[in-house]
Amino acid sequence: MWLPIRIDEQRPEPLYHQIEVQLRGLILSGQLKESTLLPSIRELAVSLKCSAITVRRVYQDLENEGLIRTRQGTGTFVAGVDTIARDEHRLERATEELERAVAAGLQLQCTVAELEALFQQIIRRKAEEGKEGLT
Amino acid sequence: MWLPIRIDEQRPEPLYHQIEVQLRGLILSGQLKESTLLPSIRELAVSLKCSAITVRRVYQDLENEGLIRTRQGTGTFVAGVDTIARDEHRLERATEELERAVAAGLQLQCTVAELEALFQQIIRRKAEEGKEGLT
DNA sequence: TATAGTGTGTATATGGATATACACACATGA
DNA sequence: TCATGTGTGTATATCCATATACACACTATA
Repeated sequence: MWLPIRIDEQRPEPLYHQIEVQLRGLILSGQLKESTLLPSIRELAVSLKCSAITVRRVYQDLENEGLIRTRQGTGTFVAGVDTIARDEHRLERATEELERAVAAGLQLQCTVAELEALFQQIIRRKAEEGKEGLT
Repeated sequence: MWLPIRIDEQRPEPLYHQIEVQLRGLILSGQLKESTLLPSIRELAVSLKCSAITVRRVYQDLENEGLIRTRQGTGTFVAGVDTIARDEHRLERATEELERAVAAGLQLQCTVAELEALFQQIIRRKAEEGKEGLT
């Protein structure tokens, strides 16, 4: 079992939080369906090059949110997700991230036109990368 | 002396880093000119509702980068900035932030169209807020 | 020109959060 | 049953943020 999660050692944001945000996204966006068996704590730890305890914390937090269900000795599974909650989460999160980026850009004295140009350039490139890089 | 810096207690990112990024931006974007006297450690700490030691760390880091110069008993001043370095920093930082946001949005299964719509909506609103809120 | 007062940056110690390694308990299947 | 894989609990090291006490530089004033 492999998950499309990337962590960035350089960022000052804690590891467990980076992983949480992305795994939560995978579940709420429907890419991980109900009852799917997630990778074991250790397996995911190796894959992400971090410790098992950090992954354990992520699973624990998401279980407290009701997003996953864990059974000792067996493994960790994706729980059912309220269908309505999905689209809300998607747009809320995306809006949050974009707002942060725009605010940072404006504070750096970028003009609206500059930001629009950068955004167009970036989204074109990312979209292309997405089509190719599904290996 | 007041600085347009905002910190978000909710974010898992360390306080000192939030402050560093924004103050570095103010200097490199030219909003704070060479030889400007920055607020004292204590004054800025009160204004940001954090401890003086945290602000001290920010000043120390930025001094190590050569962006500011500090003299005990006197205060902390903005150092000279390579004019060429300014525009590079602005665009690099803005690109970084936008890339992160777009990547997050795509991972959340947002379509390119959705992201473009969100971006337009956000930047219009922020731009309006900026015009008014210069009080 | 002394000197006391105020403002400045600096150093040390404590509490909490983060990340890790290691040893333990449970569940499944040969 | 027992071997292997799973999650779980305890102890340790490091980083983040703070409070407190200290050392230095300017300045008013006698």
